[in-house]
Amino acid sequence: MPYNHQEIEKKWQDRWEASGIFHAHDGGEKQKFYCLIEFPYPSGAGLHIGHPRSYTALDVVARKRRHQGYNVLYPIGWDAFGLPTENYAIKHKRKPQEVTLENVATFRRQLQSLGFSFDWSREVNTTDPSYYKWTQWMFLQFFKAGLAYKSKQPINWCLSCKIGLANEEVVNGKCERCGGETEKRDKEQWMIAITKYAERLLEDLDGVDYLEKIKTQQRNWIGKSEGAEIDFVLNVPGQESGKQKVTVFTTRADTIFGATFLVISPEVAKQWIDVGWVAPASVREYVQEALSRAEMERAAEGKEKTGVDTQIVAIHPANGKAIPVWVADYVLGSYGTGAIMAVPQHDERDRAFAEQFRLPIADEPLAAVDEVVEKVGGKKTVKYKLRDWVFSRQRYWGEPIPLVWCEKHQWVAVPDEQLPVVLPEVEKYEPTDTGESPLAAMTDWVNTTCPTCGGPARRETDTMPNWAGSSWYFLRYIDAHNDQAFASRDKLKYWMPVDLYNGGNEHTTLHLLYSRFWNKFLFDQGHVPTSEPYARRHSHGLVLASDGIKMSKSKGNGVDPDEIITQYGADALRMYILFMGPFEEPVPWSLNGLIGVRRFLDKVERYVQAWVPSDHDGLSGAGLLERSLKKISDDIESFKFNTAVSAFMSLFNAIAVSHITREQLKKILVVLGPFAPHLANECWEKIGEGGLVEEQAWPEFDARLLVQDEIEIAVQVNGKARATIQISPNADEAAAKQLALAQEKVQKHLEGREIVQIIYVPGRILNIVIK
RNA sequence: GCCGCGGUGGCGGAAUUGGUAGACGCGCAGGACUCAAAAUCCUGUAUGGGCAACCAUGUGAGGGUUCGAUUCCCUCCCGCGGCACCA
Repeated sequence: MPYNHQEIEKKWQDRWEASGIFHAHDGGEKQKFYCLIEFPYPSGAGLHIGHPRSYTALDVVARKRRHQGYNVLYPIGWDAFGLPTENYAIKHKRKPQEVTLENVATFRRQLQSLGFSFDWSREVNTTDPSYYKWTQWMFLQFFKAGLAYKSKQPINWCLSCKIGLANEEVVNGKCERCGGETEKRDKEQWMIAITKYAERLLEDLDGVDYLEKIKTQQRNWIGKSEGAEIDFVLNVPGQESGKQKVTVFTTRADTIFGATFLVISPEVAKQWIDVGWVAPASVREYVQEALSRAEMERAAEGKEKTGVDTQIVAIHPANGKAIPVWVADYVLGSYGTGAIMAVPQHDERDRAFAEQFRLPIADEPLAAVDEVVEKVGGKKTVKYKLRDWVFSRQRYWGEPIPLVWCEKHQWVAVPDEQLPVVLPEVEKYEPTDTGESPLAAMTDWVNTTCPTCGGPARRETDTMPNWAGSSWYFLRYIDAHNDQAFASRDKLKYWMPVDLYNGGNEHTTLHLLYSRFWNKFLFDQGHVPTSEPYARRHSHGLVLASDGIKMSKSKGNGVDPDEIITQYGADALRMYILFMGPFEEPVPWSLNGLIGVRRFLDKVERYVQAWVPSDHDGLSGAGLLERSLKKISDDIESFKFNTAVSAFMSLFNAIAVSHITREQLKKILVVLGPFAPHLANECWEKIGEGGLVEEQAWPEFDARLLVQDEIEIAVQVNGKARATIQISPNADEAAAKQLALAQEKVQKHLEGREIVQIIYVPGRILNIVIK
């Protein structure tokens, strides 16, 4: 008979809640352990089957740490601002606030049904005014420090969402959210100067324990290049010669003798035209056309190069030759100086361009970088690919940006005591084609007075991106109900940094980078105690549909967690999702696999039901149980949850026919606790033990039992396994050799041959080399 | 194109510093129990040959190092993720 999971899971969840055992304490004798999962976006679709993968894994770690005597903080909350909720609200003519509360209630119920050991008393919600008050306050710190600035510049505009997107939110020229077309538009946007932190975001990666691939991806994204800026004097037709110059950026100053022409970006050409350059009509046309299209679009049109001769001539600073200056859109306005020296001999792109427009290609005697830079009066410099963060959205469901525009004083911060600037309820949530947020229509709200002079002023109507609230939520968990500060200094000092953070790979260059930056800024301002927020970062792979492709609503290949939990139980889901494959890899869902794990749990339950206390260890191999539990314990540390589960299965296969003592069974149940906490407690109670499994100490493993006095090693003849021998791992070669040569199977292969050599690795192998 | 990761039975996947390849689970086959089915239990299950003992082959392909290679090196093929005209 399968055990009644519905009954026992509810029972233990109620007991845990009543006991308050998962509440973290802000201080005390115990060592702290802050364990964090990326808080979910409470979508209307309910929990995705992939969520439990991350949450279960860290739940296992959190529970183990409690057993080990740590004061564990494992919190949960809701990243609830964002487009899907807003779109849903628009479609169903409902308030996003209400929809959010409903979705949160569903998520909360679902997460609780999985038995996670979250500290629910610290639950946060980014859309709660008491939360976003501090998001706004932090934005103002950026503003006051000069790191938040408004800038009119081409932004990525999604035609369907009617919203400006950050570069990170545009994938292959399409909107990351809806897949719709994007175009470039000039829009006044709030920007945050993350590029000022580029170097530190890069350098400090050396001091944190992240999976190497995460570090690599962040390094590539930041994209540091060391090079030099070199000036070229220009002769512009119709202007006094030698008056103008252009600065190019190059990482290969050593190739300067191969530079046969210069190329400027359309953006730079536009600036020159704006300050009075009378450019040929062909140039004007080209520039106008190029700038009307997004950079993405320009790049997407393939490697076919386009460009126009500007008729300007530059003087090569090293050899004095006159070389032409072209404008071409393969040079980016947003990187370096927007101008390059073209070295076709060396650079593939320059070569393609030179060949297409029949520009000269010169051999290049290479010179030392330092000499060149000095000789031509250049300047060594460093450039990054990282761009500043586009921080405003023209949508309703986000944190209002707490600034006011006054004609006299320009942008003025809303005073702290007036925070939060509460998101007003509006008639219509629909975004507008004018590019303004729906808040702009709320004239009563928009029109206000200037905090500085009391004169008439207007509120900023853009809202923040949903990366804002998630950039600091780990700080709020530390002191979730504080209304004097986002968190108290003492508590921050106690809990930070986060000891272990797990999340999705898709956030590596978004949330993970933003929140590192945000924390560093707060650190510089003296508000948080550590420069890096996360000491250790892991990531999990996707749970794919059973056909190996991504689960999606449109394909209808998803799995409903509620259904699985109702039918097979939370413990089965928890343990299966850990067992299904390596934690970091994407793995297809398999219902049969889950059923197999459930079978195992039933076996455990039956074993405990039938268990009769034994005063001796009846296991065939001494120390088998200790070694299994030690392996599981170690596997948790290295995130090898799949082999930890298989070790449980092997262990039960071994003890099924044996007697074990009460102490042994208790150890098993404690180690099982983090994986299948409901069943472990039920069994604990069944064998007459009091209290909760969670209150027990993690077992100590007897070092003597971990070492086997006799093991099986293979005997090879010429590298092929022919037999095995039972021998002490410390046995000397003579003993091993004697045993091996006595083996009939070995003798058979040695017959008539000469032994040339014997390789013996104690505890591993004995190889007889013959000829 | 560049960066990163990977390729192992019918399937998901195991395999210490190079040391018996295929743990564990799924699936499948046979058997027990049952009037029967489900559930459960037992046995088998890389491939080829053999009743079997056993023999040979085998971790994407080819080469190399080594007593010994899934593991290390070289060349190549394929898949996944990221970046993508970043000078």
